[in-house]
Amino acid sequence: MNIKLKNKYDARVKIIKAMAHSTRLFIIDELSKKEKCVCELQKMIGDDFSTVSKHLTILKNAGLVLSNKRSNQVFYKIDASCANKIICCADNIIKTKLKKESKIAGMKV
Amino acid sequence: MNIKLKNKYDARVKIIKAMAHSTRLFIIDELSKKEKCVCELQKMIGDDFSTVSKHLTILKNAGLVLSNKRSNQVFYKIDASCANKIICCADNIIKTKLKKESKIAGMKV
DNA sequence: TGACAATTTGGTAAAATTACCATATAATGT
DNA sequence: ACATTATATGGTAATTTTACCAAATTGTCA
Repeated sequence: MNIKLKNKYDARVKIIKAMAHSTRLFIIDELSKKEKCVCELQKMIGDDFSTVSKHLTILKNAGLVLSNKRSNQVFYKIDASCANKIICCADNIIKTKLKKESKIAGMKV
Repeated sequence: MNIKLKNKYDARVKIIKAMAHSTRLFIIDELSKKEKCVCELQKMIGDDFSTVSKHLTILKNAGLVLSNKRSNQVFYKIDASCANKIICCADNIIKTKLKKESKIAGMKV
């Protein structure tokens, strides 16, 4: 594979990897509803503060969220509405697969 | 987080993780163009046969591709057109990020 | 049947990811 | 200046992912 093509895939992988964790998908869902500070997210998630902070850094580096410091709190919000489309696509794939599996289960063998 | 919600995120993560590898994104691109057998993909990718086969298994388990054995070859094709939409969304995020970065770079500091 | 080609599976070492703890940094109030 | 609150960063052990090799499986053909 040539370098240019490799770079294209690496850039895509970076975005997709940033979403490949249940906590980060949860954060995306929550921030899609409304901007939130780290402490709010931490309370909802229950993980260590540092863990939540690191997840947010990964999302930010991928260009999926934006941060905004106000007073001594950092507020995060969704930067890419496309993130929701990705989740929606994933849900469609899940639905399709379930439908297919239930069809097989319901069939007379 | 309650169990039902956790399951929803795990299902999404499974799909997204399946796409979170440059080789697998390459495979999705190639199979989107045209059905291919493992040996064709292996030639293009250059990795060990077993490695390519395992990537294909991951994509198949996620419901992203379908396999079809004909004679002694196994042909794979795209099962979820949605996979391409996910890639397209990732590309949009990349584009947006590049635009933003070039704007910053072009600015007088 | 036996040899060969295509693919999958099992084992394993190396690399990447994750979650916690401890510590550092930044902003606020006293 | 000092204590407090909110967040980020560094270190590290546990887990997961990856890529190769070797071996097993499946189908074809002589």
